Amino acid sequence: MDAKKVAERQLRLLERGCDEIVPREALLEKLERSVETGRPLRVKLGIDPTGNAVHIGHMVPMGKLRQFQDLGHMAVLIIGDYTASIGDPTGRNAERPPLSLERVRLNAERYAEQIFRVVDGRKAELRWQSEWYGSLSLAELLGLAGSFSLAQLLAHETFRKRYDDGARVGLHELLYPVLQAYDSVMVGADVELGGTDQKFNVLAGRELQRDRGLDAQCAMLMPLLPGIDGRKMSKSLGNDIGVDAGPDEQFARVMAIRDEAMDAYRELVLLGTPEDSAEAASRLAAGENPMRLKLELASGIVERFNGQGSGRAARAAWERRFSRREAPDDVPLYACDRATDLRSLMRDAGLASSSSEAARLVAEGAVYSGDTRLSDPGFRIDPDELPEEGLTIRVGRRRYLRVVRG
RNA sequence: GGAGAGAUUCCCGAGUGGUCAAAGGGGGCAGACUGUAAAUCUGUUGGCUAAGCCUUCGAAGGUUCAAAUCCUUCUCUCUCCA
Repeated sequence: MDAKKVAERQLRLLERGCDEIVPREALLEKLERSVETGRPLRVKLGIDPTGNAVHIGHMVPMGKLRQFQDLGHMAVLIIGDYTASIGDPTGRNAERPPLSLERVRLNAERYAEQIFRVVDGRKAELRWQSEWYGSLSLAELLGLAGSFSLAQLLAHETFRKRYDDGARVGLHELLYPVLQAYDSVMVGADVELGGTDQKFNVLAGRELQRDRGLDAQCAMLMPLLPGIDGRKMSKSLGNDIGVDAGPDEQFARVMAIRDEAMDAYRELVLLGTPEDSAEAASRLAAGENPMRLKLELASGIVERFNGQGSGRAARAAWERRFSRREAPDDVPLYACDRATDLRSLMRDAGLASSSSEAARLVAEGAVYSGDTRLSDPGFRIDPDELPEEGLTIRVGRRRYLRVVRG
């Protein structure tokens, strides 16, 4: 079998859903060499455990990594315990508050569980930056920093813009791309995956490797997955869909994405083929309700992260809740042990962040008990007068609570 | 080290003594509409033991009947010069 042909076939699969491969030719060569020598490519992907949850946007490059693994290549996951404490400046207009290493460690454990729902743990190396940064000397750091120039770093839009706007740019932030680049040197990456916003950082790694006389890695950049509001998916924007959100919540949030984003989700999250996209397009052209397509999409996504059968159950729950507007089966219970008024109860039960907000929601007509809209925030609730089955309170479309005697 | 500018509610940003819980925009939340979404329209967006009270305009003091607004000190940021 011709190595070149095999490599080409691999590349065709791998470049699906990619925004850019820099440079594509070099990747093809690497693949070819790998086929010839039987040495798997080392495919690097860094994660900064800045929060405690991974969203499905993070999983886009993870899915790609899995494809590499399925072709026999080696996944090298870098836990960015040092870079996380800086905070990736990319796309930021302000510094991030520093994160303690301990916090990062905790986050990383949660991340790993979620990531390995997609990535094959048996063909993966999990590396911590602290392996090499924990003992990096100042002399080494200086040498490293000297590999880059200010002008080079200011070419990064995020730095330049903030600098031009007169915003503060911390010196440590300038080091972010440098550290990420050095990771590639340390793990001997052949390919680095990332979102399109990672282009600068990944290319920095390429350059540093070349500087050190190593074979330069290729960059494989994936489009950024839009969140439910159409902007880039991000936890801090609150538009994310958590891998760990639970099937019902995940389903509901996928249903909330914009119609225009469906293609991206199908291709990037479900790794759909061009045929899948064509089929969806023709169904829409035939006048089918986009909601039906979205239901299938949501079902598929839930299955991907929660296992067989979870999609159908989540769909049933969603239809009951949103199409028929019935209360879900598992309405959280709140035990009420003393007489109180509605707004305080809503706050204590977590339906509102403050009693003032609760009062506002009531005034806005968002609060129902059964089919009755509640209009008095001072409405008395006495546990002794509650019906046996409790009192069900609904706030907006989705938040339910059953108040029971407690 | 010197000179100047600045810090306002989730974000941007107006506000130079009372009419300021603070314009306007963004974002969020809610209501209507709908296909769930988008778009559009409307309302809302500090807290509380709620028609009253309390706390907020970088921090701490001060002046005043009254301070986001005036004074003092401090902290932080930016720009230019060195």
